[in-house]
Amino acid sequence: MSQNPSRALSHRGTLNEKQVEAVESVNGPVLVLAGAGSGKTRVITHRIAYLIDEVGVPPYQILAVTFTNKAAGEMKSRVDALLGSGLRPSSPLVSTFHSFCVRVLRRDIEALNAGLNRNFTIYDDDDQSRLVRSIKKDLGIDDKSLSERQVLSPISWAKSRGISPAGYANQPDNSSDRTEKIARIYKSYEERLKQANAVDFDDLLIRTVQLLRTRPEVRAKYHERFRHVMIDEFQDTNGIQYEMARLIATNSTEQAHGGRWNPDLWENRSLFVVGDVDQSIYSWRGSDFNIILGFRNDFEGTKMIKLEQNYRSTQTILEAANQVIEYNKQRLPKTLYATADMGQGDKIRYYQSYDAEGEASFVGEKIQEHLRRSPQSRCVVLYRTNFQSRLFEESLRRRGVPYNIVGGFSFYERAEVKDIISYLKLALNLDDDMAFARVVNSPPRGVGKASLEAISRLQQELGISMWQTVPEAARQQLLSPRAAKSLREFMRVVRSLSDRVQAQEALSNVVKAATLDTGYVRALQEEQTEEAESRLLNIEELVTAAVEAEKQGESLRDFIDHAALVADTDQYKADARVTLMTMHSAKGLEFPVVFIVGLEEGLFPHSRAAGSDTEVEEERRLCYVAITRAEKNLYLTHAMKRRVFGEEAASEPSRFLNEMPLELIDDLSLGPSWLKFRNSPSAYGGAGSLGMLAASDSHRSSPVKKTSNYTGKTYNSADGVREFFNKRTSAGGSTGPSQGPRPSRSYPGNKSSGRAQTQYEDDEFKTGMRVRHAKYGRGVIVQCEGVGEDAKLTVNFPGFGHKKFVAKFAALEKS
DNA sequence: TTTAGTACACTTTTT
DNA sequence: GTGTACTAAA
Repeated sequence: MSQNPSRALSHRGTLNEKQVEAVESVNGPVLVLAGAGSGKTRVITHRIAYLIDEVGVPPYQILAVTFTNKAAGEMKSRVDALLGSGLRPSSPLVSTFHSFCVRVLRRDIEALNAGLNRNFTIYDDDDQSRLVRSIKKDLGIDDKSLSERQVLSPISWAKSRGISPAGYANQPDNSSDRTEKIARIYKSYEERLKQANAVDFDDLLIRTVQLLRTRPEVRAKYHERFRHVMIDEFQDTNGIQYEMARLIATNSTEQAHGGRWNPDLWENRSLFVVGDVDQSIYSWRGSDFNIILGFRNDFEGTKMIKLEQNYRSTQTILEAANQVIEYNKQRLPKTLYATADMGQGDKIRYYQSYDAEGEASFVGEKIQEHLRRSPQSRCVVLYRTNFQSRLFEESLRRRGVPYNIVGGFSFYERAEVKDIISYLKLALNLDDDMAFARVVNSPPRGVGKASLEAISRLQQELGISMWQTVPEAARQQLLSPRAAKSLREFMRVVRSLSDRVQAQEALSNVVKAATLDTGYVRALQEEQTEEAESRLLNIEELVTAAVEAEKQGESLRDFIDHAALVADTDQYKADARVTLMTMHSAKGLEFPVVFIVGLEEGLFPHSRAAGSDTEVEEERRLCYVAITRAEKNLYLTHAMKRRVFGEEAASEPSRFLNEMPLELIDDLSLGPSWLKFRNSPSAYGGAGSLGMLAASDSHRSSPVKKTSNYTGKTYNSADGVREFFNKRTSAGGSTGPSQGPRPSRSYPGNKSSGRAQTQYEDDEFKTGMRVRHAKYGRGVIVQCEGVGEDAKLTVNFPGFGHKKFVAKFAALEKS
């Protein structure tokens, strides 16, 4: 059966004993506990190749599930590489849980009789929020303390546990007003989804499990087909995903035991799961690492294999990771062993900066250094929350270092892209209310709030979709003549799009039609602004993506599903020299040089986690994940103060820093840092975190260490420190844009500070005064703090909003 | 109805 | 600092 024995068995030469054992465990339940960097993906990909080439399993019988699209893509290409390019009758299915569900539901959802048909729309985050917003309005719930998020997360919680709206309202311990409101929104939310023939992300999983549980013939179909199910990152599985896997693998609806050991069941069949308890970082999203702990009980006869040999990192990095994770109580003991030839490696480098700008500037400089020394090395900056990315972007841009950023808003989240996609979604499913509401008036065609409210009111009465409501609203003369006319035209265009879809017209043609026939592109062209220009470019990019997808043989349906589920797949470019992303996104990746930034209490561990031990332990696991991404060099940084919501706040070093072994750390901070304090408290004069500010930073590009000048002088208040820096900057110490933290930083794009001196006149700026700015044009001073050249000015520029300046730095002209 | 301007709420982490 | 939601005027 073997098509290429020498290649198929090549893993025996390249994998270690344990890995080989895992690869060759062909049948039955298998649990692989794989530490970070222990070759987990290698094991899965080699096993797929082994099953196909050596055991003779037809590829289509193999299902490999990953947690992210990134991982799925990676695995696919690695499997392809292993299998070679020879033609095969089929390929293994490598997909995320969610896209697997879409696949199943697009085929079989109608068997559920749940009022949904296979043309269902997927509502993403944004759609969900809009829906909740609209429901709150309908129900007259005007509660500011109930944000969309605060409603959606309990709804998701309840849905995933099979709790109905009524059940949610009747929870034993909860009878508050708030719960009652959420229950009402929940109820309406579900109705509106059904009305729109739509499902949310949770539904994808829930409906699939429902289908497999209640429809034996459907279950049998998938059970027969997927004889080898593999799950990566198993520690991140939630109860529903686990049940799905169990149903497919065992064809049994019995809960606790996917099987008492039954040799017949496991003949030519396996359930192969790979995970690491220490890397469980998604419990906030319902994942439960107890599942991995309980796996052996659920599946009698489970073969368990531990991979502890790490191939990724230096001894130093592993020691740090091992020590930090030891602080967790909830875990299985496990130690990562370094590979001898990785060596001890460099020490971990630590840097304490005065503020967040200084941190970013340090990181930018070090990255530049690394790239100069070895242009091929890849660097990554890992932060806890997305909002931290901005400063690093600025710092890199200033240095002309190209970078790649993952997360934040993706291409598919841009308004214009979402608009075009909404047209397409609407063409596919005319009942998609969120798509309808989104595009009915973009470009503006005179269908405003009043018309929409009229439609919405009637819709509630009739209990049908908006699309279906419009003709009735027109009949009842609820619409202004203008709106009615516009709506007729709008519906004609959408219907013609829909016809194109029905007629199976080429994907790229339909997408082009959605940009042109709708008047969307024309409206943007007429705007003649820079912004409209960039939107047009994005739309062009979307059309290109459609052409590309068409070449791949995708249908419009595939294309749209992709947009809903794969929001950031393309964002991570494996060959990018510099990448910025959250620690969460970094799971599964590795980099020669890693910067973990913002190691501050309240930020990391995040303040929301501070209250509970389990949550702090999850943060610590996240820290462990972050550390173990590093192959050779690891940098840890934190800032003594940073702006949160525009307000400055002092911060303390993260507890995780304390948990790392001192002897592995090399302190690069200028002046007395917290680390030196930790080392020998007597060497450190200051009291409290602000006392250290003299350590400063606004670190210099020249290696001259001036810190000795400042030791012994401590600044115990933020003002004192500010004064200190102001003195220094005016003394001409400024050599770079990041020099000297300015109390009120001017806009980053402001390049005029060099000319500031000449622009500044003795006359005072005052509130209400009209000024002109090189970049923003005319504006009005709305706030004026302080006097003279140090005064902080808040200026409102029409079109740009409020900008803050320090009088002497800002090139402001009176006008 | 639209748009411009102002007030304000917001920051975990993601399919 | 930023994006969004509400409001006042065109």
